[in-house]
Amino acid sequence: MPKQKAAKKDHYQYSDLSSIKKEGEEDQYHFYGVVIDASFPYKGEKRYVVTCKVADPSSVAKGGKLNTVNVVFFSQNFEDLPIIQRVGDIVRVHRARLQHYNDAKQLNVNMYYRSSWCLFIGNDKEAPLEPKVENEDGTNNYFSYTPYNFSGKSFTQEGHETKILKDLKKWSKDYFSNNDVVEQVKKADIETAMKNKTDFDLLAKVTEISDNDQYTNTVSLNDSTGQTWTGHLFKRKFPHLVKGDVLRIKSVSAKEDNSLIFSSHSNILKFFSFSSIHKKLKSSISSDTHIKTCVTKIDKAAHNKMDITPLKKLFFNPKKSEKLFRSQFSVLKVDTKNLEDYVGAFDGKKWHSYKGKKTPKDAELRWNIKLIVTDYKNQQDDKAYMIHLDDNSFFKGINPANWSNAATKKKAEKAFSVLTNNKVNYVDAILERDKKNYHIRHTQFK
DNA sequence: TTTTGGGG
Repeated sequence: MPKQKAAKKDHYQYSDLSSIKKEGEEDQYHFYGVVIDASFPYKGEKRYVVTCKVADPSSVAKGGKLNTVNVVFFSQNFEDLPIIQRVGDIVRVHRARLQHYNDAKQLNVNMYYRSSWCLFIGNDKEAPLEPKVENEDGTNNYFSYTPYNFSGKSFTQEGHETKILKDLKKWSKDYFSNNDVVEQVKKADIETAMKNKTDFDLLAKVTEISDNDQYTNTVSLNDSTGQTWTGHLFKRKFPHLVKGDVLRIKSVSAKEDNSLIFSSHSNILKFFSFSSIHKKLKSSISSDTHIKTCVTKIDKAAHNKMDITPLKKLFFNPKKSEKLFRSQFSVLKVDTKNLEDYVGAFDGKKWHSYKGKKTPKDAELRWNIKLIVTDYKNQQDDKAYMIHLDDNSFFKGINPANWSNAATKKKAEKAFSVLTNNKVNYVDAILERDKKNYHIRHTQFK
């Protein structure tokens, strides 16, 4: 049990968010707010930072719109910052200072000075996500008025705060039931962000979670714009995800194959079940799994037991003692535009372009393809790499020797459209190193 | 004990 000291010296007057106006050295504010949004604690150049948005009944504008207030926590340690992973939880702050940033009201909470925070659950019927305090005796409603997390070793609480919490929860339950609160995500915004390689947000449903190892798992998601995504996550950073959950994913980027890249500030937030946004996402987003399909098969059982090497390692720091490696990647495209050029004539030493008829004697018609790929197993790596495909046994039933045959080309066209459908499919392959190049070997397209 | 970073 944490020590609950009776506040002797200080008496805290909590301000309505809209009443906080005076910006000055000696002005400090205490407030309660309902969390609308939050980043994960991340490291800046000098400080650890959490940014979040809060609201209270005074934040509701005349038309019903919510004027949220930005709260920024600064500290010297990661541990002093709140981990907030649910929209609707309640935060209490002591000794914040007001500062405007880009015309927006911002309350700064300096943990290395004298500020402090407490987190309360926003709904008495739903358990806290990561309580710092255990409800040891299992008392009903233990966390109704007791913070589930707080900065420092103890927290202070006065009698009148029970009413503040009760009123705030009543208001937020009503407001969240009737308003989406969280902004809709536009497909065009995602597209722009992906093009510019900047961050975007998602509203999504978890369709699949699979374990990778002790520390990570892979989630498959369907989002509110009809797209599907995959993400490799640290279990310790996001311990609460369950198949079927609906979520706000704050500030991620993505590769062309719709695999998400999480930064240190990226966060995943849940909603309370009473909120309208929760109900809408639950019913409107499909629960069908679109986990990526592996479109290849490794020929030999022994190769199937090989570890999967990140492409980055192959291209920048390969094990010189090895010739064969195993990697998993999505094919972004084929380097050559025309299907005509997919086959070349190889005379044992060099390639000749295949013109349909005139090929050198003794030359063999072979795939001569460069695949542009991105790592699937290691999604943090957003680089594109080139992998050679020149093994005629890769596509069963499509023989480049019959390249003049229209039916063969038709088959090839179909196979390549599956191979390059990178949002849905990936490749698991054995790669052979030849100097700085890698060639697919001992692998078959299914 | 402070001016950090803030959609990072």
